[in-house]
Amino acid sequence: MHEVATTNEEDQGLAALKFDVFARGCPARSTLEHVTGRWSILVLGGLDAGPMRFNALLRRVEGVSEKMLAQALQALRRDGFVHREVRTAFPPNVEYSLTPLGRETSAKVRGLIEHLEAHMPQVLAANEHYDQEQISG
Amino acid sequence: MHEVATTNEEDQGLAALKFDVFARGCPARSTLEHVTGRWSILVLGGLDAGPMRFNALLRRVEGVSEKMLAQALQALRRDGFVHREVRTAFPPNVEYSLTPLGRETSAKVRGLIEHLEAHMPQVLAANEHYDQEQISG
DNA sequence: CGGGATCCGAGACGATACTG
DNA sequence: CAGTATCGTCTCGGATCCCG
Repeated sequence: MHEVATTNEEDQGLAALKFDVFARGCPARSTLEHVTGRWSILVLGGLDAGPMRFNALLRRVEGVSEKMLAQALQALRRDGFVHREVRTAFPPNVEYSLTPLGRETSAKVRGLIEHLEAHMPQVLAANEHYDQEQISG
Repeated sequence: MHEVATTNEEDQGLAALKFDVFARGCPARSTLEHVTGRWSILVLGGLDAGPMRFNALLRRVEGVSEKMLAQALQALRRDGFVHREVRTAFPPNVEYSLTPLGRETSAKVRGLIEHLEAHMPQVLAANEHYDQEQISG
């Protein structure tokens, strides 16, 4: 089974070798899917701007439904990337923020997002080139 | 050199502002989905090790079906991340490799994957903590 | 070996309605 | 405001067969 109760750095290093996303049942694969899911990745990227409330996120991630946002937030929370803070008041006030691990992860995600955004002209050009080839070929 | 219409930094800045994954119909969003898709991200990470043939990839990305691998490769190829080279011989020999853009992108993806693999103990601990809270709460 | 075509079930997803 | 519950749609994805 998974022996992952580690406190010192040596054990951390050895434990890391046990996780391989390319392997069939590896838990790292599902975690990767939680992070890179259609909406999760945008939630993670969105929270990178700072703590946000539910409806603020709903507006920031255009097109997401309440159901999908709630679902994505739950998965990210379960994996320890997102923190949920409830302030009992009226009207109810719930704030979502990144945990330290969430911030590290979000930084990588944002790096990927910004890299893609910056190279979109190149991607769109590749699209057209590919489509032209399909017609002639 | 395959430059994409931009020589000065002003155009770069303006072009970059045009693509926002958080916006509804932005093409960058679908590109992001192609890259971070369930199998695509593993294909991209797998090809990072070097050029590979179809069945080699099929074995490396454990659990992927022929259909899904072919589909992921097509999308990555259309977006200009992956190059396909056919050698007419018998038996047929087809090799897949990363384009320059693909290598840059794969590096980011790989960084994310390795970061997650390294922190899996922390994630699994968060899972257990979360599940315990659900029972008591 | 490297795929394409087809069928089909499971789950993702969106819209709506309802609750604390 | 911050969700949960329910339902219908529709895409994803696996299994299988087939072809160059």
